[in-house]
This record gives sequence, C-alpha cells and structure tokens, in this order.
Amino acid sequence: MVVYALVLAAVVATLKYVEYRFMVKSLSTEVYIGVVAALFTGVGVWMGSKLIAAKKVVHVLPDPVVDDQAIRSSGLSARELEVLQLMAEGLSNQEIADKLFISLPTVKSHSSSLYAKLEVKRRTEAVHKAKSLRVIA
Amino acid sequence: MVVYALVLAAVVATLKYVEYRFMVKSLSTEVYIGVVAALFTGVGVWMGSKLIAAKKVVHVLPDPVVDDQAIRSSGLSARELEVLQLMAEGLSNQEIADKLFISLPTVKSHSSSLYAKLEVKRRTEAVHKAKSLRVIA
DNA sequence: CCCTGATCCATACGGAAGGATGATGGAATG
DNA sequence: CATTCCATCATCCTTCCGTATGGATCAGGG
Repeated sequence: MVVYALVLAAVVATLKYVEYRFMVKSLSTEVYIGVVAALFTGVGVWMGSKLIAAKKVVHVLPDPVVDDQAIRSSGLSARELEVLQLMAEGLSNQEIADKLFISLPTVKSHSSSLYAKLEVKRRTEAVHKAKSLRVIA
Repeated sequence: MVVYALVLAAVVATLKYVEYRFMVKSLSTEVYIGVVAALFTGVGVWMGSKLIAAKKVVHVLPDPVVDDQAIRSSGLSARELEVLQLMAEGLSNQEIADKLFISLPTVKSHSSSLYAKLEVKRRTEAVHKAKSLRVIA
C-alpha cells in the first residue's frame, strides 16, 4: 500500500511534468485520459499479478500433499498415522510390526482403531479415504 | 480485447459526463487524474486476475493423472486394470465381483495374475506400485 | 489347425486380516 | 488422586485374501 501510494505520486508528478511540456502541443483531454487509463491499467495488471500470484501459490501447493488440519480433525494418533502410512506403502501387518519394533497384535490394535476413526472396514478402504482426506500423501 | 475497448469507451464517456457536471465545482486536475488512475488500476487488477487465472489452471491440471504408455508397458489386460482400479478404491473382492458381474473366483484369478505382472504379493502393494507407475490415478 | 492369451468359473487350503475382549503401564488432564 | 487417552501385548474366532490346480470358451496369429 505504501509502495502503491509512492508509485501513484511519482506517476502523477511525471504526468504533470509531461502536461506542462506538451500541453502547448494541444493534447486533447480525451487523449490525456486515454494515456492515464492505459498506464494505470498496466499498473493494475502488474499489481494484480503480484498480489494474486502470492495467493495462487498457496492454493496450488497443497495439491498432492497432506493437510495438517485434516490430520488433526481426523482424530488419529501419531502411532495410528504411522501404521496408516506404512499400510499405504503396501506393507503387511507383520512388516509394519517389524519396522516399528512392536508386536503384530499391537499393529492390529492400531489398525482396528484407525479403521473406526476413519469409518472403514478394510485397509485398502482406509488408505483410499485417508488420501482423499489428505491425511497421507 | 473488444470488451476492454468497449469498457474504456464507456468509462471515458462517463468521465466526460461527470466532468461537464462537476467541473464547475472546481475539480482540480490532480483529483481528476487520481480518480482515473484508481479506477483503471482496479480495471487492471480485474483483467489481470482473469488472464492469469486462466494460465494458472493450465499449469496445475496435468499433475496426478495416468500415463497411457505406462499402462501399455505394464502388460495388464483391460479386465485386470478394471479390477486394479476398484481395488484402489478400497473395494473387497466380493464387491468387485458384484460390480463387474463376475464370480468371486474370477476376481481372484484376475488379481493373482495382475499381482504377478506387477511383481507384488498384496493388493495394497499392487495399488501403491500402480500409482507410482501412473497406471492408475 | 494348433497354440496362445484373455476371460470366465470351480474347489480347496494356508495364511493374513479383522473383530471381540481384556489387560497393563505411562502420560496428561482436571 | 481419579479419569482418560495412548501404546503395548495377548488370545480366540471369523472372515477375507492369495495361491494352487484345473477346466471351459473364444478370438487371433502362425
């Protein structure tokens, strides 16, 4: 905003200068308006690109990524989330147990509770829903 | 562009009208310029948002899609691909059988052969690999 | 005409997955 | 201090999954 004010002031000053130098050459008011309009349309496009670009990036980036808010609102615990991610990578319960250094029953326990929280009955279903909710990548 | 020209013409006309009505009230040239500048800055922002938005969309879309070449080189048959896609959506073998109007053993037959072609042993693994190969969305 | 691959189906078996239930210890919260 | 939640493990039981094996039909290519 400060920058915009400065730019506007500078442009106005420049126009005044131009006005004094070329007014004698009978620049009509219509042409004058046209110049100002074209100029500030350009300024507007430039500003818009700057402002909107910043917003666009925010909306574009979270496309194939996880959504922290979705994770929190899912109610899944940290451990359940770990199990879920390994499930999504195609690991069996036993492989998950080995990788996390816990027993197979514990993996089943985690998986059962995460199924309940995601309201699904199968692991493939859980993975699919978790991805659609952006809980996992 | 045509629209822009029309809008500009309309605005200029309006300004001329306003000018004739309020010029007598000693509107300074600086204020006049300011109004025109602010107005067309707005027009510029609007134009910019329209134009840039269109370009952004084009660059965002081609991200999480299937690769036809990958499908062909995977060696999967059309039926196997159908089963695979339904697997990825979290359906059970029985649900897949119902949806495709075939028997459960047939679904198992297809799944077994697609496991072999993808060189995996579990459905979650198959889904994961197929997605990484862009065989399915 | 035979062979191959795709699609379809069946039976049977072992193993993995999922559900039910219960138990323990730790950490956090009120 | 009691309660609650998380994480851990266990056992029993049921269902689902994956594999093996075998067979049927049909289309297309050699």
